[in-house]
Amino acid sequence: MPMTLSAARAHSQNVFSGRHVHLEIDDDQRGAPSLALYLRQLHPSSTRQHFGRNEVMFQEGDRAERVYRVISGTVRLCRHAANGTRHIADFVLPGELIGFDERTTHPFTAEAVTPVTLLSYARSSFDRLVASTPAVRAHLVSLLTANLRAAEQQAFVLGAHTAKQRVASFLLRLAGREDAMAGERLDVPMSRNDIADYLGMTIETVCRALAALRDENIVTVPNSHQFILNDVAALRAIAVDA
Amino acid sequence: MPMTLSAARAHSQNVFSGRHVHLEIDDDQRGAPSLALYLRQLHPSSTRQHFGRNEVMFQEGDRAERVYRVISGTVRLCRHAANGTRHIADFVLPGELIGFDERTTHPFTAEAVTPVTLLSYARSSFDRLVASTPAVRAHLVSLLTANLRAAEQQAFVLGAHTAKQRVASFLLRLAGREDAMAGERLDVPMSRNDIADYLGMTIETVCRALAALRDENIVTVPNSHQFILNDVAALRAIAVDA
DNA sequence: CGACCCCTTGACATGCATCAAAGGGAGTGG
DNA sequence: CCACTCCCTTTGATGCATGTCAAGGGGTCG
Repeated sequence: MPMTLSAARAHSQNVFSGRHVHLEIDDDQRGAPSLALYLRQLHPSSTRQHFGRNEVMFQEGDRAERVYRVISGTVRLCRHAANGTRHIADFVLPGELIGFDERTTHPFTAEAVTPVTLLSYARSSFDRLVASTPAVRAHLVSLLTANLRAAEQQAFVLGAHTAKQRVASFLLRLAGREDAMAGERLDVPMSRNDIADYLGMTIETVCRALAALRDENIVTVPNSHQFILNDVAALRAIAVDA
Repeated sequence: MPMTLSAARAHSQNVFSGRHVHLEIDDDQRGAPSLALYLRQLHPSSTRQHFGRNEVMFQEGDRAERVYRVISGTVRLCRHAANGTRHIADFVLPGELIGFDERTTHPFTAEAVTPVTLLSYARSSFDRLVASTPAVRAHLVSLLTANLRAAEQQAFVLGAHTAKQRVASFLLRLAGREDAMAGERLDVPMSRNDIADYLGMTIETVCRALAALRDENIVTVPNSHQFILNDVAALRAIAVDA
């Protein structure tokens, strides 16, 4: 999938021309490659939105009236506990959908990690497309299953792994989702704070775990938002099977 | 749903006559109440199995060739990490399905927490039923969504909560799934070890958290497998919003 | 009655959180 | 072009929640 790869790379380097919109056609990383084609049918009634860094797209509990597709940038889905702590359930990368499952209210708040461009569709027209197109239904079930697997995996990592293992898992997962190869620069758009809240630890512990990996030459950190994975095998060994 | 309640109670008291099979018709706690009715169509080709305590029903990685329905008893779905630690992803209670999602291999090992009776259907006939019945599809999507929500919730609990909070969440969830009321005896079929592996902590920490709740008169522990929730509000306050 | 298993409690150890302070890097104004 | 400031990251010092190790208790089954 060379096209997908180049799409990921374009994102890595923050090169977003007006033309990159076309990437959405085939860069869906979780489902089969043609879901985006069906979504194009909704294009006439879709809305394009931009959000600046840390801007809130919708809040936990809001009615889920639209389905969103991330065109560029990174989104975080998070919940805020009563004691003020924040938990990040997932990051959403370009090409992925938000709010496509059948919940009437959003279970998470969605915020822009980086500047974000979204395409959104009214729930009603989206549902009509789903009802009329078996292939779309199949895609959505696949997506739902993939999300379930990811959530189960995340629970596993949070429940049974140490700080270093969690960070290793996180890097491997991010590399997988961005189609980044070993030795390449891996884009890490989220802050240390975001990573900490995603992995259930503190900023400081994230830093220390990264420092440990760096000192072992497993990763190189040219700057705080780009990593190079020198030894993926070692990362996998640390992450065990996550 | 008094019938469902009595089903739960029958389970609580380990009273399983041959007749309780009829309960499966309406006690599905996660989907709409009529999914079991459709499954009855598969009854002729279904298989009934019994498993003793701690017996393995299938292993992580096995091909998913059958769909299971728990008739009685409690099942645990778990993974074993390379370092020997065990993580329990979920417990499956009577009336619930296992292996209905579209994965070719089982992501978890399934073991009997208590003596278990299962009904199972060949994947092929199950898929045929799904393909031919839109209502079943809708039910399964609901189940999938509910499972996703549960997994997200579990990740939240594991990532952002203390030992006491996790135990409180666990008790509330169990009470909710068994339709147990405050003041009633809540059946806790799983061992402290199971609870620990489900909540990402050790047996001892589970015991201490329970002891703390007991000392505050929030729960009473008549015996190690039955609890009485004296103060559900206090439990909720401890669990925050889990 | 004894043996086994699980649960419970205590004493100690440790990984991670917390508190504190010192480095960068990017944008801004001089 | 440099200096300033702000924010994020990194590292160090200390404390606490939970893990680990150990011993005793209670129920169940043979």
